Amino acid sequence: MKKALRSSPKPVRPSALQAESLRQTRREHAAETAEDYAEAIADLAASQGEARVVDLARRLGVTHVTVNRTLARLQREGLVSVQPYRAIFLTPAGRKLAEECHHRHSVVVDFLKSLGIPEKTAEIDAEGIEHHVSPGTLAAFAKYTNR
Amino acid sequence: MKKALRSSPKPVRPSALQAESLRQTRREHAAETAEDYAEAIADLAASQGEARVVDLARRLGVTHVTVNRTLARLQREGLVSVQPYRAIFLTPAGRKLAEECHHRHSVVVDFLKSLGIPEKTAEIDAEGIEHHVSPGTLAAFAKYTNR
DNA sequence: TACATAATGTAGCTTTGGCTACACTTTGGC
DNA sequence: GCCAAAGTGTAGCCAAAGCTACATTATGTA
Ligand SMILES: [Mn+2]
Ligand SMILES: [Mn+2]
Ligand SMILES: [Mn+2]
Ligand SMILES: [Mn+2]
Repeated sequence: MKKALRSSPKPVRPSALQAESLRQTRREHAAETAEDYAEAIADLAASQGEARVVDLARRLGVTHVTVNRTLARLQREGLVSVQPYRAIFLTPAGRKLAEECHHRHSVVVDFLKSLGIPEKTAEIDAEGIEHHVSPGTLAAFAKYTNR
Repeated sequence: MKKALRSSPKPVRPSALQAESLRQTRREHAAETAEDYAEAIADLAASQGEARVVDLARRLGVTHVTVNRTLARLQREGLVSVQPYRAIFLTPAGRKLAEECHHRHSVVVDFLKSLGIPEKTAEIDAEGIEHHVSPGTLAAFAKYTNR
């Protein structure tokens, strides 16, 4: 029913490509929490010796309740191992994820700084951008930084 | 209680900055749906003459049910005006948002392409990155593209 | 004009990830 | 060794965004 009212000039972007791009973005968002948690846990383990719920909450800018529920999910997914009133540990899979994320984070931050963006802004923007950078784009960023 | 087990060498990143960066990222995610919808509605209005629920669903890669519920929220927030079985219209605020988003999207895509990233990858990555680019970073992207 | 079908709307479910309020456990300092 | 305070856990609330299944409305065509 209802055909195009006028001769649809230029489909600004093909619907199928945009739909696929948005689906990809949503997949990235679903993985994002796990990535930030893994990175934060590894960071804390390195700098404090261990990661506690309260440290994570401070680091991630959420309450300890949110941290607890998210850790339960990450344990279900095999990324962390938690026991009541104990420090939080990454599984091998969690450690691998943390390393990849830390690397990606560094590449993005360094790239933004090499464009002349101030450190603090680079840190803030990178925290969001890092999850949406495909391998090819990451490589292009790294190449530009070390040009 | 529990003090640092060892002499906490280097806090890889200050907790306060990371927490603030993550809060900013979450704020951006909360605004993201509105931005993509506004842009898609404006696009459809321009290319088809009007935006219908079914077109949006195809464009956004979700079911028409999701589109309906999201439109109800966007109407609550004063960005769109919807009436049962009618085309969807942007309010002045919605049009303004759509223009800004369309501009940001173009700048990010052009920037990625100017780094040598293939068009399709640029489109996919931009769909996520665009929501995490601060004004300063956007300006740096634009400047690099037209260097 | 009738009506099959496309479009639209709604009910009700799920997961994620925020929160407050309150309860329980650990632990450092006295 | 006690015990207050810090840390941790849990119950239960909320909103966003996804879905399926089904009901209702509009409309192009026969
Ligand atoms: Mn991040
Ligand atoms: Mn990060
Ligand atoms: Mn987008
Ligand atoms: Mn994002």
